[in-house]
Amino acid sequence: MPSDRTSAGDPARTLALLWRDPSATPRRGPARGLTVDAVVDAAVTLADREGLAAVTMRRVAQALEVVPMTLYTYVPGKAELLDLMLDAVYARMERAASTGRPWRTRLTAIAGENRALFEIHPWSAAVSTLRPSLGPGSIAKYEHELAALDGLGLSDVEMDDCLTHLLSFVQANARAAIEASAARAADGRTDQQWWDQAGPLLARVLDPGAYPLAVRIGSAAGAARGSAHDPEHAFHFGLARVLDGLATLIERGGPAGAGERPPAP
Amino acid sequence: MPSDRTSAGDPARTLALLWRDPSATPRRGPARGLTVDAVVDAAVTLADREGLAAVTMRRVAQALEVVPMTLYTYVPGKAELLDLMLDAVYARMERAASTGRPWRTRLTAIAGENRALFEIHPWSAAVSTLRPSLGPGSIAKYEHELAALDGLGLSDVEMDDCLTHLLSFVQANARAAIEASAARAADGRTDQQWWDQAGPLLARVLDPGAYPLAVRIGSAAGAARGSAHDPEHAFHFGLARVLDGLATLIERGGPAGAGERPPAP
DNA sequence: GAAGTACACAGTACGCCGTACTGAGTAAGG
DNA sequence: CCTTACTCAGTACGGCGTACTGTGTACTTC
Repeated sequence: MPSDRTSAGDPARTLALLWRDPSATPRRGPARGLTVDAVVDAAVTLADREGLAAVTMRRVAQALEVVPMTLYTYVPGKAELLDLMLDAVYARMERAASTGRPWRTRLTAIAGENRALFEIHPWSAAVSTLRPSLGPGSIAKYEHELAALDGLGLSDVEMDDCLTHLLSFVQANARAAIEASAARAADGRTDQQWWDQAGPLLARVLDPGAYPLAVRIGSAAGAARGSAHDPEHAFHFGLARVLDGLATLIERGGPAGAGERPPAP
Repeated sequence: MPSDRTSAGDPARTLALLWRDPSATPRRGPARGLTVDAVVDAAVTLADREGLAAVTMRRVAQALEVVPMTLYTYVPGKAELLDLMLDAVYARMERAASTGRPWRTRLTAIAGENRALFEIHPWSAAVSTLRPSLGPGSIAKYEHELAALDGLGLSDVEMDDCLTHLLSFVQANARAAIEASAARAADGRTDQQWWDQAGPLLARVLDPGAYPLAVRIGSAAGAARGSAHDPEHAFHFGLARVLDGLATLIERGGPAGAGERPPAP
């Protein structure tokens, strides 16, 4: 089984774990040496420090000074552990109230909060959530983020669409940023060094007449940013485009600023 | 080392491989039983049929009726093999000429071509490209896609920004679609069955008063699509938003349709 | 043509992974 | 008190990428 997927097993067991259902903890036998939270915290700390690849059952167990198989009495498997890790960091996200401010400001804040999540916990952008985890953290996050889209005259389904679109952009951007910095870390080379090495080789093999746009735009973009991809710039550029794109939906049927109404009570 | 990363080693060797530099193939010793293309094709076929996780050096070797270590005389390692796989499918993408048509039509075509790529080769959306691969396939792809953005009055850097934004959206959407269908395949349950099982459990643990928006919007969105996430709908919704977002850049300083000029000679 | 060398390919081995299974000891329920 | 349910340790299995070793082949050079 690969290592970075969530939600493999029994939904009932997973939900009970996510919500820390006390009726799901055993009533007999020897006292437990750990808690689910301790396991999750250890895994999160490990992932923060050494990346998702370092989160193996063996390493988490080692951090807790316990034998690997012991973890399986707290958590059904690694997929569920990842579910719990995600929900834990969702729960701890900062959620600034932004009621009363313009919708662009509100959505910019949501984007920023999610971007901050991926900066603090880069691994969380890489986890693939097969089914939504539906833990207390993700529900609270969803509620908070929907509030930023409330009262804009959108239908229920459109609110979900817009939020999905915005978050999907932020996650894609974060993934690109993480991959770029992982590349820098993997080999010692900086982007500059890498290009200095690859550039001349590429020039020898690539016919500039055959790919005029690629050569011109590629080198212009590379020169403007000192590297092949600048996630910081891509974020601000992309967020502006996303908000403009949502604007045509939100401000339809009226001049800029229309459609804004007080949120439902 | 994890399994789904590209570009680990020497850029010179990788570039020579990508461009099939004949001076890089050995001149002495016994005749080679395989070719780089044969190895790459076997890997792509395997990935298409059984997913990226099935692409192991052992499985690829098995498909070629060869011992695993033999592959290492064709390819420095698995990361480079993934680079070659990506470039190969890029090279084979359909590239419909769309000069002369409106920019929205052109960009919709680009999005569609990339979406088709991810449908035919779902694994290609999951590969994380640490550095751009710069093979003949990806350069040709880049050139073709830039052509769709040429003549719109964008600066060189803006052309790259817009393309990155568009492709990033398509890839994010494809990843979501693939994850959703992987979830369906992983356990036998359909989305409906999963919700039938998880829904009541969630209702028991979740206070609807505490999360009014989440409950209302979540169930509205779920009901509208018969599942938690409908990638088909998200694609059309998202693409419309992306194009609207790019429009404010492309059509700035004039009415709709302005900014369009014939491409540079 | 002989010698030397560069190479292809097979095989074995190492250190990782997730986790199934076994067995010993412990604390609560009846 | 005894039975039962549990925790935790240990071992083991089948997978992974790939380093290393050995054998035989075909080209290059003399």
